[in-house]
Amino acid sequence: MPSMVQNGPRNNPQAQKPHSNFPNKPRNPNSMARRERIKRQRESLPIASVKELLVEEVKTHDILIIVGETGSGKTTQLPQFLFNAGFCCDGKVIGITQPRRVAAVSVAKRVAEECEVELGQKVGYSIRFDDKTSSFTRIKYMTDGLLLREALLDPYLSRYSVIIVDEAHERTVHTDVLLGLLKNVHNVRSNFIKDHDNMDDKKSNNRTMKGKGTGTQCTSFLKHCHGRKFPPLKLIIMSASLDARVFSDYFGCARAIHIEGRQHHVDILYAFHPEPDYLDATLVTIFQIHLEETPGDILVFLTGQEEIESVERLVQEQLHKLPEANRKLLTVPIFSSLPSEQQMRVFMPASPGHRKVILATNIAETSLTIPGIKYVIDPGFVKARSYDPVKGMESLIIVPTSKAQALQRSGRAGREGPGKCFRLYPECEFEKLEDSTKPEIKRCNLSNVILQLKALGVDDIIGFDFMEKPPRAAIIKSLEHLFLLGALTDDCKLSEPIGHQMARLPLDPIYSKALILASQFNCLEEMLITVAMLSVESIFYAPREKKDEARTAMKCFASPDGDHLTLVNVYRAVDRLLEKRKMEVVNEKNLHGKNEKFLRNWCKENFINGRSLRHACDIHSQIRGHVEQMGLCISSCGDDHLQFRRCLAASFFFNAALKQPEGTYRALASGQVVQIHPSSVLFQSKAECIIFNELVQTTNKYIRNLTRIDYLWLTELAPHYYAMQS
DNA sequence: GAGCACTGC
Repeated sequence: MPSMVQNGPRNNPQAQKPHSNFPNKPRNPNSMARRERIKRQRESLPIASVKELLVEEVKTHDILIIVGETGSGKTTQLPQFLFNAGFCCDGKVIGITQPRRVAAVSVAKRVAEECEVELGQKVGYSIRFDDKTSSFTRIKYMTDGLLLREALLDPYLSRYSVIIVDEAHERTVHTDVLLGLLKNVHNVRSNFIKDHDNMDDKKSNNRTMKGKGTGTQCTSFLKHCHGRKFPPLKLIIMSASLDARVFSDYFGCARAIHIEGRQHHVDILYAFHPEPDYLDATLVTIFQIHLEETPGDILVFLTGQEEIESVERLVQEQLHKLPEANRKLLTVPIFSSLPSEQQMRVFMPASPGHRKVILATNIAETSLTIPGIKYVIDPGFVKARSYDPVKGMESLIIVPTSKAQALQRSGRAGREGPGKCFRLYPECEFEKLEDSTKPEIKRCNLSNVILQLKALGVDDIIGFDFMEKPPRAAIIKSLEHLFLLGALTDDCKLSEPIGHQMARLPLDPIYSKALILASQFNCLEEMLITVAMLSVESIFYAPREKKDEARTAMKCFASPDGDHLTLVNVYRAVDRLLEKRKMEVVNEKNLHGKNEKFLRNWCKENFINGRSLRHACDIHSQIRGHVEQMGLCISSCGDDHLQFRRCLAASFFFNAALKQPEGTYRALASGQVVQIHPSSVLFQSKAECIIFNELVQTTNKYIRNLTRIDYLWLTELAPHYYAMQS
């Protein structure tokens, strides 16, 4: 930990004048007051008092771990400190990665305002479908996935002088892969300099590059520097929790420093005894707070939509049994598949004298911050996704939270003032929890990760220096899978052209393969729509109370062949609708805004999730662009659905299932008995042979997104897989 | 006849 000694202002000859090249915004009294306020806020942040010290640490250490508690200001301030200290000379960029899109956007906006520049000039952000950067951008916020994509085009990340990985403790797959990549890039870039500074140095270890100037080589996977000179990369890993050691160890005992946060005190209260029914305990606690505690809203963490809806019902029932005066309690559900308009309700204050109780999934843990929360109820459970590589099956199972997660949840009560957190389990149970949640990379399908690493030049996946190695079985299974898809050659290299084309597409590898095949089956139009629609959250939204209406609405789009063509039908209906509207209202003002509203209403009437649909449209146009660039032939099979279904069979042959006498299905690859998910249009039809996209274990082993195919197509179209089976 | 935490290219 650094001492908190303050250094005087430095006269740094390297320092650039802040935003000297960029137009300032016009000044008026309002904005003056706002600027004053922002200045005061910045100066009062805990990080402000250690500014010089931090800059000094970055100058003297190439890799730095910063543990900053909530509210320290690290995300917004550190990049500005570094910019002012001259880290952007020669046009170099400071890159800051975030696991989430909204965070990248909102932080960039804030920092642009603090710097008094227009967004996209000195300060910008870049996320998928939305790039607000320019050649002037020096502080660039982005998602970690986007930086990974950038690395495919620029393996040395040569435009960056500093890369800051924020929220590293969340350990998303992207963060973990990025850390491995950055460790390598850092080695290569600093060794390059060392090599030049000390050409006679014979003490080269296995990481030092050999050769001089051009033809430089290194044993890392980044093999060729092409004689270009790269300045060393400064790497800063920022984490919110106290697990600095794992990061420090991974980066060769890197220096770790701690910055105080600014969080109000939260009282943690535990249950005396284990609760056999945590939903019941939740209900009791809600009313206990409502009737006994001072004003302030309640945030309850539940595992899923079903729990949320049932607690909501129970609260309403109980409420009616109370005297009129005690009924001033408002329930607001929030979970990710809820349409945006309904999600917005959590941000609206309750009417005067009322208390709001927000029933939320994990979405409220990190993704969104709800104002006004004073009480948190944490039953201690979460629905977690895991992956069984042998069965090729995902599962969504309710498990206890980790300690870090419990801490994160309780912190939600202390954002605006002192709060209370009710953990519905005894304190001794807390001690038994895992310290942190298992990193995602250890519990997911690795096909995508491996394809990307291969494209980055990593030949030896098992030997790759992951911060935490995924299970060997998962790596091998995914390698096998990629090989079967034709993405890898016999010696496990990326194949040409298929493997390289697949790596270029920002899609699940199996979907990329489907696109490549579709150009041969003359149904690429249909397949583009299909993979875009399969890449988003469920397109159909059926609220419990309008189940029947929703089913009727879905029937208008249903195809007897299965869910894939049903999705195509929905997309085309939207296309036709907008096309027709374009003809009707040529001269209207604000057409875009009106179209938005028109589409929103249409979605509502047809029980379609507008957010998912928009997302699918964005993906569709992005992927279409890629596919055109690759020179694939975009044509439509028209009404010849046979071609399309055969193409699906050729692409998803790995996921085929056969009907069994008793009406269940047997997945051919693993032999497991599975059931059709009731949301499928084929739920009642019981086709003999089907291909599916997902196999997920919840209450049963369900297959989702199906199309009926002819069994004989499998041996015909995927002989390399089925010939050896039969 | 079920129900699906979250994020990302």
